Amino acid sequence: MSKVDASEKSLTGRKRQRVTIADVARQAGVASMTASRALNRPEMVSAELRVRVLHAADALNYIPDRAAGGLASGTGLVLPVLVPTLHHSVYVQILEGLQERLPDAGYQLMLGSTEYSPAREEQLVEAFLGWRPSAVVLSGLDHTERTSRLLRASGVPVVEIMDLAVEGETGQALDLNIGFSHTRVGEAAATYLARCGYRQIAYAGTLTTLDPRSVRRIQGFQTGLAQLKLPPHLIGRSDQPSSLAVGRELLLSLRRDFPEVDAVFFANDELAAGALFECQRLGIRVPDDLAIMGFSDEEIASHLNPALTTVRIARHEMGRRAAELLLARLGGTLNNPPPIDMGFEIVQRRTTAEPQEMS
Amino acid sequence: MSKVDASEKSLTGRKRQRVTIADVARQAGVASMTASRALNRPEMVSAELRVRVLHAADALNYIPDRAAGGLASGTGLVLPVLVPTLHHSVYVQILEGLQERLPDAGYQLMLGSTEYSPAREEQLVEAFLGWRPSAVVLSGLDHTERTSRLLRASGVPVVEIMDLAVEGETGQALDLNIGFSHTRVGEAAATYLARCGYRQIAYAGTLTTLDPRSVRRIQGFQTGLAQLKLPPHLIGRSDQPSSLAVGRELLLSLRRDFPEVDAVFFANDELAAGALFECQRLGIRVPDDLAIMGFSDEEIASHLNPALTTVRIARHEMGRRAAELLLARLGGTLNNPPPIDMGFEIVQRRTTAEPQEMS
DNA sequence: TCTGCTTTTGATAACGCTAACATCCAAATG
DNA sequence: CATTTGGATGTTAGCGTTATCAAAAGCAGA
Repeated sequence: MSKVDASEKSLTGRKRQRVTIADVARQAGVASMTASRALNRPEMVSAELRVRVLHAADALNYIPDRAAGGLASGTGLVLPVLVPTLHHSVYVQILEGLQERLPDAGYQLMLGSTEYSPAREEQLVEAFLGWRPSAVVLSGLDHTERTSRLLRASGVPVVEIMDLAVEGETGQALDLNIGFSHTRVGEAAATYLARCGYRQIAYAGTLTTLDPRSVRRIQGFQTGLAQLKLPPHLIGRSDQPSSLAVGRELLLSLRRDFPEVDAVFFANDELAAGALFECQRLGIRVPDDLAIMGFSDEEIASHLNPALTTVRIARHEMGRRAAELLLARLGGTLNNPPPIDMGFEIVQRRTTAEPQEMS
Repeated sequence: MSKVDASEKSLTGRKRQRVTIADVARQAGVASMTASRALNRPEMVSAELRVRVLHAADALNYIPDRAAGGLASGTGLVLPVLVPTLHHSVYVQILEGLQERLPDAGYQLMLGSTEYSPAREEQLVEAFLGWRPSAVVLSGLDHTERTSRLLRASGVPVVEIMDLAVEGETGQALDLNIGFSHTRVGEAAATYLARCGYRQIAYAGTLTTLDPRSVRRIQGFQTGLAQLKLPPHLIGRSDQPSSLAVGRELLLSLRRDFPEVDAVFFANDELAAGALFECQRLGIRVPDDLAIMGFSDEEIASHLNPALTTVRIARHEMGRRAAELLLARLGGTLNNPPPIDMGFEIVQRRTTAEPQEMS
């Protein structure tokens, strides 16, 4: 009763005394350093004191101030993760993969979505660096000059996911890197569709984003077509983010502008699904009249009628391994590992014809 | 070759040196307090100094330490948001609504997903409170006793979303509340399906979660059926989270266990979509053989063939208004507003028959 | 020129915590 | 029995920032 808390008014009371570790220590009859140890390094403290301190902390509803702790110890256990969007389940699943191990290791994930804008990424990186992050997770390899500079200057470990640093194709990774080559995905898709017998093959996506990863997928796709001496077709809408509705629109403009096209590779499964719905509505037979291929193998792909041929990437796994990489780096047991290629896999379903062996 | 630290003769340790505001001040030839002001309250400082300080800060890649700032000022501009999952686009869109205004006001959103577990929610609340949050956003009104206690003790403003505190139906809101009544949604769905002429109406969901909001939706649904003297049917799977695949399984067990059922209200659109895909596969005609109704009106609902009848809730709007509520509370211009009912709306599409006027 | 203001700038002391070192005390050693 | 030893506890000194108030500088009007 030494301390009289006059303002017991709960939620509206402006002035409220925070419970500090000193309060806990006083209550337990020890020095605050001892209380700190009892809470953070229990093994360094006698069993009896440990109990007393824990008890006092609980009784007082003590919650350690992480700002103060971080400031004093120099270690902020914050881990920002920047993704382009949460709209695609790809990124949600990557997050889940990351969540699997990081929070248990004491790290607090902070989420930011860049909406595919490098400028917004820069803002977010700047904001997050203020939290003394232990590391930063970024999506993709392409950042503004300032983003890279800030990150480099901060000396914070970085993992770039969802893209793969390849000599001559992409920029260099800032630090750690795990992902897959979008160029190769594009090439593989072109080759695959050609093997299925298609000759007028199109790429369809929302060019809006100018997302460098899509761009590289397109380039790979065009390279693939060129090697097979097939003509490239490209359609896109530039004014909206990806959605089922845009998928439908893309299908319509495709039929209008390139009626000769017999197969389409969409930038993602959502667009592909939208297109497929539109085909159902219009009575276009898939794959007989038109073949459709998606990208990323979201859950819906296997449930559509007919089921969608697409490209599977190991998102959850990628998140998990990114987390492991980080923990290893933070633990000091990692120097300069090369980029890790998670690869990808074409999942053959019913929206494309059976592929033939190439002679 | 890295830059050698030749500055202070600190004997041991201090190796990685952060750029502090003192460095910036020195470079600009002012006191650190002035530098702080130039950065945070530019209007309190002469134009000339402002420029000099900003310039120095930029040249040094200065990033203010938010932990130190928060500690000194007592104001952590952190805003934790706890959602049950990111798997449902509902929560993603709520997040977008929140993002719309909060970051610009300087608040840093911290995301946590509880996976529908109150225990995990408690953990997260405890972890987040350590960051001196300005406020906390929670999903739903049901929390562990300790969660409520910690929040109340902390004096932090709280907004509970996605549920509505109603006398006699739910618990009281901790502080601010904006959402809709799940009980009423259940009732409305039952009444609606009855008006469409169905008499053997089932509810299907993943009981796994024991999510109190679903439970209340079920209760409302049963109340609605009881008032109409219709028999209740209930099916659920208890071992997995919701997914398209589970939707298909639910449909199968429904046909097996309750073949007489002529209409189903699903716990969400994802399950309903899965069921619809399974109907397509099995040749079950919707709505002639079986009517299907979803919940939450995700994008896919309007694109399915036939388009899905469902219940629309204003997620984005809810996020936006939650943010406004918070800002008002934080600005001090808000005392004890009553829970805000965002309502809901049944969206009639093609998976149910045309409703008739009730006599 | 000087007095009484209003800016603008600076020095100092927290904020809550923990690293690093200092001290203490019981058990173990000679 | 004195003395070493090592684990348990306490003391001190920051961590990087901002609140607060004191000091200085500008700027009228007398």
